[in-house]
Amino acid sequence: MDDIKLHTDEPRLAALLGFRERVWQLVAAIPRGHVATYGQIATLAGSPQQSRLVGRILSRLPTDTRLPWYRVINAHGKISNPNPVRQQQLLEQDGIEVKLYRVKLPAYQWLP
DNA sequence: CCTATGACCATAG
DNA sequence: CCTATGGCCATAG
Repeated sequence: MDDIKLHTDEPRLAALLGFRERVWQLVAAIPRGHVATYGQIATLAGSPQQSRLVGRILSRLPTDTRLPWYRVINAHGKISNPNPVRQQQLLEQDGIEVKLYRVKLPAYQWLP
């Protein structure tokens, strides 16, 4: 359901897809070993004020999604997920250092 | 169509 | 470090 399908070139795609689909696309593009913030994804998706919606969209992903949703954290570098233990484990599997549910953003933030 | 909801964010205290 | 507040607006129902 959250699989990304590119049928056309980028600009056209952005115009056709809704915000939610662009969020999926962007999250899928976060490289292993890096993180992005909700606000960053919202900005890249074209709506800088929609950080809240990014969290809401991620919260609705199916449990078996292959999207690396766990690479998205808040602007303070902290995990916002109500179940932070799993997210921390997944980040650590990526080789990211997490202390008390916090990540050093300057070291790990994705810069597209 | 109308409304409530948010895994946010910046700011203020 | 913490809590409180207002803004934001696509999405879900």
